Amino acid sequence: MAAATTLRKSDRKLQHILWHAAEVFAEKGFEGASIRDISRSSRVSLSGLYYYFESKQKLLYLIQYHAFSSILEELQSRLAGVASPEQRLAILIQNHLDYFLQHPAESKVLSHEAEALEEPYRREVAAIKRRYYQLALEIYRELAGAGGARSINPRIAVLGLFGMINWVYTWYNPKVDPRAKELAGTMAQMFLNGVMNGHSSGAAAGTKSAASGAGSGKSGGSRVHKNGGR
Amino acid sequence: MAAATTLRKSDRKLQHILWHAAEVFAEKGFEGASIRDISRSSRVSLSGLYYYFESKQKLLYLIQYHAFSSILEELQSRLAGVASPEQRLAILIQNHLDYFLQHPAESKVLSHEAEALEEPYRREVAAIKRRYYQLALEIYRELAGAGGARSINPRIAVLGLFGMINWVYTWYNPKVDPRAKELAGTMAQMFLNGVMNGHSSGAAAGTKSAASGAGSGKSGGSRVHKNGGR
DNA sequence: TAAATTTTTGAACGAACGTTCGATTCAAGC
DNA sequence: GCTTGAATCGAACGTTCGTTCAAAAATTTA
Repeated sequence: MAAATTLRKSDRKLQHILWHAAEVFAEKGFEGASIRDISRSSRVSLSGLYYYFESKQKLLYLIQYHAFSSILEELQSRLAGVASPEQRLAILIQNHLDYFLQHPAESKVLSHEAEALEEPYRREVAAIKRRYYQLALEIYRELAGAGGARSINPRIAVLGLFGMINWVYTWYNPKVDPRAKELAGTMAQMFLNGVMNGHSSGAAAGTKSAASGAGSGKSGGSRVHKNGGR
Repeated sequence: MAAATTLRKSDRKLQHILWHAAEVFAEKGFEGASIRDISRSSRVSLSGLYYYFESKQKLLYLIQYHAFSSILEELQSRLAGVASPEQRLAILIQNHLDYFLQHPAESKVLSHEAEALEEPYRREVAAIKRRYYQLALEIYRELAGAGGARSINPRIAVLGLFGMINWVYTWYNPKVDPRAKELAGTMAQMFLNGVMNGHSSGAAAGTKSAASGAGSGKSGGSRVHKNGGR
């Protein structure tokens, strides 16, 4: 618990910048936010920022890539050993919403600024997104194959589910809305009942709560671009 | 059919500009799009545009207001005379998706640029949005009261439904995805079955297709700001 | 302490932004 | 043909944008 968790000082500062940048992008939108806004928010001088990333686009990429990787990584860890398709889908929903409510700014940047990312970076994030979508589709097909779901277009079912989840950032209000666990339970119930022939409706609400934290155990990784090189 | 449909030449040109502006905003985002982009796309000179609207914000407002009014107006017309909550909800979904797939640019601007609108205009659009939400909530409560829905938080049910629908603009591909009618049928089926105790599952898929066009019969309305206002 | 390396900065670059304005063209009414 | 108002435009305004760079400060290595 000592060697793997070491972060260089510059790595920690990059994280610091990424966090503030996500907040600013979430509040003003990627195009509406200026590097000067991020400089003000993070208390790093304007030119100083460019020591840690090479362009505004790369900054957006780093935020999106990190967020998506965290979600997918944590999901795969939570899915390990669970066989029931109902439970696997419930876990996917729970995991997604856990991250969204724990990292609202990063999540909003992920959902709302997907098109703002330009081409060398865009395909990289799109690739992770595709893996995530394929995983969901797989689970849905197990669900449909095993229990026998209603004759619903799987693509629409899965993308409808993602819509339900991803839209949360536009309306979620911690003062009136339930915590992640209950919210995920409700959505899982809605989706599973909506999509399946009614026979086992108990699996949706109660998820065995496998590792509620969404911490990422990545080591190394972020590197200063000046000398890190291609 | 003659007097009410007359549009002044300047009104038609404003519509022309609004259409191109919606296309540009949809493609590049509100902040990412420049007035010069709209000038290029609409073939109206840069300064010429300001004869028809007074600011970029007002332009965004006009697009959003017009789109939302069309949806709500058409919905109320389609709902007239329909009593069954299931059918009313199916009509809402159908109507929303009809508009979204027939006016993709305006829809995207409506869904994606809600936060880009600033304060005098923002509350006006928010007011229509609230009416729309309340109408959906009303229908949902009729549904829950009458047939007896599962114990699902109504707010989350309705906002989840809106998420499913509003997210469509991020993935819809006319080459592989079904037309509005079938898409709406699938989503209505998912939502109704997901939310209700399974007893009448027939009402979801088949909507009686009441007036498929989403044309607005508004007259007058848009006015050149130079001499029209206070 | 001196040299080498990493980190931070102020000042500036050209480009693009939203908006304005005076002047010009156009279309009716007399 | 002249007048009047609506419609259109080129050129420019002041600001802000993302990014760069040489130099200074801070830190590490020898």
